[in-house]
Parts: sequence; C-alpha cells; structure tokens
Amino acid sequence: MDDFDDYAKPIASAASTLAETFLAGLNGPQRDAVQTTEGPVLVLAGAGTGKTRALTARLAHLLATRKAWPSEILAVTFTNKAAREMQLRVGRLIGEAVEGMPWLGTFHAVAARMLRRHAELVGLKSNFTILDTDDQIRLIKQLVIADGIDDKRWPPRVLASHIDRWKNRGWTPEALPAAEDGVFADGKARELYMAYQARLVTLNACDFGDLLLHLIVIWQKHLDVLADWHRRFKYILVDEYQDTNTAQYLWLRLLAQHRKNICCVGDEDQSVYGWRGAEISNILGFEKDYPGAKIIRLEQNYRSSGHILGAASGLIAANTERLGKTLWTESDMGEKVHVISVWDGNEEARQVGDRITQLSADQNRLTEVAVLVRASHQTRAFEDRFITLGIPYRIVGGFRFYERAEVRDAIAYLRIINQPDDDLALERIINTPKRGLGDKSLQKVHGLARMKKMPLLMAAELIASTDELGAAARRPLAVLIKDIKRWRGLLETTTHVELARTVLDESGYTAMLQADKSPEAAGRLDNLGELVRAMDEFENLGGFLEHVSLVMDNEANAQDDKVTVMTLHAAKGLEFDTVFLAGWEDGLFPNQRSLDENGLAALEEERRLAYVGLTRARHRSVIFHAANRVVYGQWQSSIPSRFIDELPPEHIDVQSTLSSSDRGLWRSGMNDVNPFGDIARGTGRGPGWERASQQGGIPKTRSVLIEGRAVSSVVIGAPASHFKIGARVFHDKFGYGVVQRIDGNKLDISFESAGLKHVVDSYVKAA
DNA sequence: GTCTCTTAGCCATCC
DNA sequence: GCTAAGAGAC
Repeated sequence: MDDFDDYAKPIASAASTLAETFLAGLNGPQRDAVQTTEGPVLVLAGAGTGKTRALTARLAHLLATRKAWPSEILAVTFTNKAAREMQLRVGRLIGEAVEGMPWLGTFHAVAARMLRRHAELVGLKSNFTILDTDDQIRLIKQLVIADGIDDKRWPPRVLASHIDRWKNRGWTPEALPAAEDGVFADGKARELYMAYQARLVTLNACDFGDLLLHLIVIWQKHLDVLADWHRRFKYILVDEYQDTNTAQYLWLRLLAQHRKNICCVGDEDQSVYGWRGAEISNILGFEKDYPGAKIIRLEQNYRSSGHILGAASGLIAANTERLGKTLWTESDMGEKVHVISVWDGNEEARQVGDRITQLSADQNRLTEVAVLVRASHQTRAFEDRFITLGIPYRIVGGFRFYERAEVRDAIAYLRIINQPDDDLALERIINTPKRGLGDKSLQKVHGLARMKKMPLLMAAELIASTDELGAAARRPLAVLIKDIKRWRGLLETTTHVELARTVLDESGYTAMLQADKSPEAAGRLDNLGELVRAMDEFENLGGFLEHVSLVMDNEANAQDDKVTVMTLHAAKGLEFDTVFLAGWEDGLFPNQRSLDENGLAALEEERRLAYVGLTRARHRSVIFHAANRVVYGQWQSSIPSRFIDELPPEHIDVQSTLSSSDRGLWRSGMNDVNPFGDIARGTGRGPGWERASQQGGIPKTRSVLIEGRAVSSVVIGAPASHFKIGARVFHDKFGYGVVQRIDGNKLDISFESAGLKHVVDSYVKAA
C-alpha cells in the first residue's frame, strides 16, 4: 500500500471558515446530511431533492474541516457517470488544488483497485484480466461442452446468469445452498461453478462478480488485511443505496464495521434494479443493520412543477415496500401531466416527432427533451421518425463502443500482449483476420494446453515447433506467436498507443477492413482510430485495459443539441424540461414478462420505474399509450397501462388523437401499409380503447393531420442541400447510397443495403 | 476452411 | 420481423 500517502496532500484552499460556504443555499435536512459526519447515516433523498448537491457538499465539508484527507474517504457509486459527476463537483467546491479522490468510483472500479493489491490471496496475479459477460459465456460454454452436457438443452448463458446471481448474493461455490445444485444440467450446477472458478484462476482472470466476492472472502479470512482498510478509511459514502445487492451490502458492512462512519444515500422509490440482484431490503433495513443510525429525509423537490410531482407522488403511493417520504415543492402547479391516446406505435412516434418540432420552433433546446421507453427496441420507431423529420437525436445505451466486434478484436490483441495467460483473448484473434487456422487446428492446440496444463499461447508455441499441424496452419501460427512476442517486447521501447497502431497494421487487421467493401467497414476503421485515440489518455496498457473493462461507455458529443432517446432505466438520475413517456400499455409497461417472473414485487418495481420516468421532467411530462402495436412482427391490441389509472385525476389531462372520422382519413392517407389490418376491421378499436373510453370519458379532441404535416415539415432554417442527384453518399445508419431526389435539405437516397430512404442531408456525408 | 442458408429467441443493464 | 449463431454445402 505504498502509494497511499501520495494522495494525502494538504488542501491549499482549505480553511475552517470555508466549511461554512458549503452549507450556503442548503435547506435544513440537506445541512443535516452534510454535518452529521459521525456514525451511520441514511439519507432518504426523494427525486429532485438536491441529493447530489448535499452529497458533494458533505464530501467537501469532510475535506475542508480536515476530518479526512481525500485518500481517507471511500465513496462508491453505481455508474461511472455518477462517479465522474461527483469527482467534478467536489473538485469545483474545494478548488483546483485538490487532487482527485483516489477511492471515489464505482463499486467495481474501487474493488478492482483493492483486489489488485491482494490478488495473490485468491490465487491471482495483480495484472489479472477482468472478463466481460461475453467472455464469461464463451468460457462457460467450453466447460459445459467439456462436461459432455448438451449446450442446446442447457444454454451456457443460463448458467452464466445463475453464477452472476450467486455472486450477487455473496455465494462462493462452497457456500452455494444445496437447493441451487439442481438449477442447471441435472444437479451439476455446483460442480460447474467450481470448474468455472478454477478456470478463471488459471486464466489469471476474474469476472465482475468476483471483484467484490474475492474481497469479501479475503476480508473474512485475513483480518489483518481488513484491518488495514479499516485504518485507511475514516468515512464511507454510498450513493444509490437502494440498488445495492447482497454482495455489495456485505462488502460495505465489512468495511464499515470498525468506525461505522457510513453514510448511505438512496431512495427506495427509485429502486429499479431488482432483476440484477438489488435488494430493496438493504435500504429498508438500514436501521436494523446499523443500530443508532440517523435517518435524514430530503423531501423538498426543486425539480418538477406541482402537477408532475402530484401525479408521481399519487402513483408511488400505491406501493407497499416504502419507508415513506412526502415530497413537496414551492414551485407552481405548472402543466398537468398529459396522457395521450394514440392508435398505434407509428402514430406515437409521429406525435412525439411533431411535438418536438414544435418545441424546437418555440426556441426550446433539444438537450432539454427526452423520450423515455420501457424496452430498448422501442427506440427504433423514434429513431426512424426523427431521421425523417430531421430532428437531431442521441440514443443512449444500445450498442456500446467497447462492445463492437472490431473494438473487441483490437482489445483482444492488446490483452494477449498484456497478459499471456488470457486464453479467451487469444482464441478471439487467433484466426482474425483469417490465417487459415480453423476449428481443427484450434482443437489440437486446446488439447495440448489441457494435457500439459499450460496457457493456450504456450501450447500454441509448442505445437508450432512440431509437425502436429499441417504446414498450412503451422506457418501462420508460428508467425502470430512470434508477432505477439515481438509486440510485447515493443512495450519496453514504444508507447502503448504506438503499439496499438503497430499491432493493428502488422496483424493485418487494418488491411482486412480496408479490403472489406461492405458499408460498415469504413465505420469500423473509424472506430479503431477512435480506440487508438482514446488510449492516449492512459498512462500504460494496463490502465487502459482496466478502463475498458470497467468503463464501458463513451461520452461522445454529449453537448450537441440533440433529443435524448433512452430507456427508463438509463434515465435515472437525469432531468429534462420535457419528457415523453412512450408505450404505457399493460404488457409492455408494466412489462408482462417481469410480472410473470416476480409477481407483486415486480409490479412495484415497474411502478417505481414509472415514478422515475415521471419525475425526470421539470415542466412537461407527456405519457402516450397506443391501442395497437407490433410485437415480434405481429399486430396486437393493448389496453392502457394500469399506472395511468393510478395517476390522480386532478393532475392529469387526458387527450385522444383518434376519432372515428380520423380513422377514415388515416386509412386513405396511408398508401403503402395498412398497419391496422384485421384488428381494425374486427372491433373497430382494440379492447384497450374501450377500457380507456369507459373510464371517465376521454375527451375526443380532433387529431392533427399528421401525414400531411410531417412530409412538408421543414427543419428550422434548413438551407437547400449541397448534394447533387446521383452523388454517392455515406450515412451512419444506412451505409452507402446514391441521391435520387432532392427536396430542400431532404434527400431521397437509394442505399446499397437499406433500400430507398428519405433522409435529411445533414445525416449524410459525401462518400 | 469458408460461405450461405436455416432457425431460435427476442426485457431492463450496470460494472 | 429481425438478428445472430449453428448446420450443411461447397
């Protein structure tokens, strides 16, 4: 633990009077949250009650009053975004002189850092690799097949999720309850779990769950190690405590048991991660776990106007698993929450698009607008619509940069250079680009590795020196091994950035993409360039690889003026002026599958998700529900979400865009498809429609003639296109195409793979 | 060893 | 209705 003291530098601007400044502008309970530094504290912070503000003030206060050095505070969050935000804000409060807090980070990042110091206690080396879900499943698949188990009947991903669940609960293979034995492959669950853990050790690797679980095991066994950490941390701060799982709970309890200066912040009404092991009981039972704990409630909401807060509070009141808070606000009632009934998913997208166009015309910034959906596939309809309308948008989530195949390939090369025991990385790239090393050759290498109990790379080297393989396979394998060794040698003389460039070139990976004529190839090359650029921010290869495994997001173009489209889960912690909440229909939201699996608890979680969605809005919340929707390619009619019924009537304003005459208009207006099909002809309206109509007589306002408007709607101030008919262009989503027709800044483009599309010219560039 | 066609499964998602 | 993985064809 040699580098600890580097962080304990004096804070230049700190003075005791400074402590006062952190309290300025805080309300009573927020001040309590800042000043109650000793002993266990639970801060129940309702949505929009200034939680982050109080939290950062608390940290600043601890530092300014010299109660602790930055290195003596452990502060854990769930997301990198939250960690970054806090780091930034504390820095701003305390002043330039403060070095970053070394132990402020996500649970996993902090745990990884700790574990690297004690890796040998669980049989790892300190440069262990952190495997992601994909690697995990590939590894499990090998084990399942090696055991002669039919991987069709027992899919590896199922075992992976069991193992994940076990680790979330703090169960090592030895501690696995007997009842779990039967969950996979007729009683082989424990055996496979053990084999998996053993394999991880030989690969010098661990998965996300291990980062926490290994430490729990170490601390329980080696009290001296735990005592060192006890001495180190004077204060512990936990954000989003309602989302902690059992392993995180145990981990925290071990660390906090000495000084008990633990401050947990959370909101049981925003616990929406039960499906990934979060235990709401952790926050509900805090007082029991930490006797004498002080409970502080932040209840004044600074974010939303009255009707939005009223609607959200009314909704969440239906939940039973609560500690209870009464949010209030000084701001005026504002707009009621709009509830809009539409015919189908297409119209929902049209409506949202038109309203956003209007907001934009009224000088609203698009960064202040969000479309929130329950399931990620719902984003597509909006994406398509926004492209047509020329509304700039950003999809949060979805494909992540580091999950792209080409990026993962490049990283696999770096991994095997960094850590020669990383068999999974070698497997990934051994025949990419194609070297004529197929399954058969790989099997032989694997066989030898298993027999000699050695890493794959070593076995490959051995086999390449024999005539076990044909010359067609042996030569390229020998070249690859020699290359890997040479590249590893380069680490001594060149930077890791330079190394990455060399590797991509010399491995033939770049050449492979350059030779690829498919529309995606250019983007892939760009991504690799981006990857190499991103490496520059890190000191060395190891640091970069750690970042890649723990920080799977990329923060590109966050400041552009764009509408954000994302899932409700991704929206937690964010706020916008206007929020469109799409797809509030029973089955979709609350999600039927979720209800089937977890019953009432799931319903409450879904309701919390609805609460999270509503409370994201400052001024305007617009809920949509469609009477019909395509589900897995089939039209289904649906009823409005039960959550709509639960909204207090005095806070909502219900509208329908559908009337009988409009149905006729639409049919004639839509020339290419008739999405209503038999459903429309059968009952005229879906059953949900009838329920919606019965309940309190929805006023049938006249609908806007959407088709007519959408086509002619023009982006504000759009100049004529500089493209010419026949020009070859590239589009991020559709690939290469040729311009067919020009209408202002809108182009009809015939894409090579996506067909004819109507897009705005700012989305394409000359190819 | 590589290419192409068929087929299963499809939620939310953090690290 | 779409995608990605696996089986069979070349």
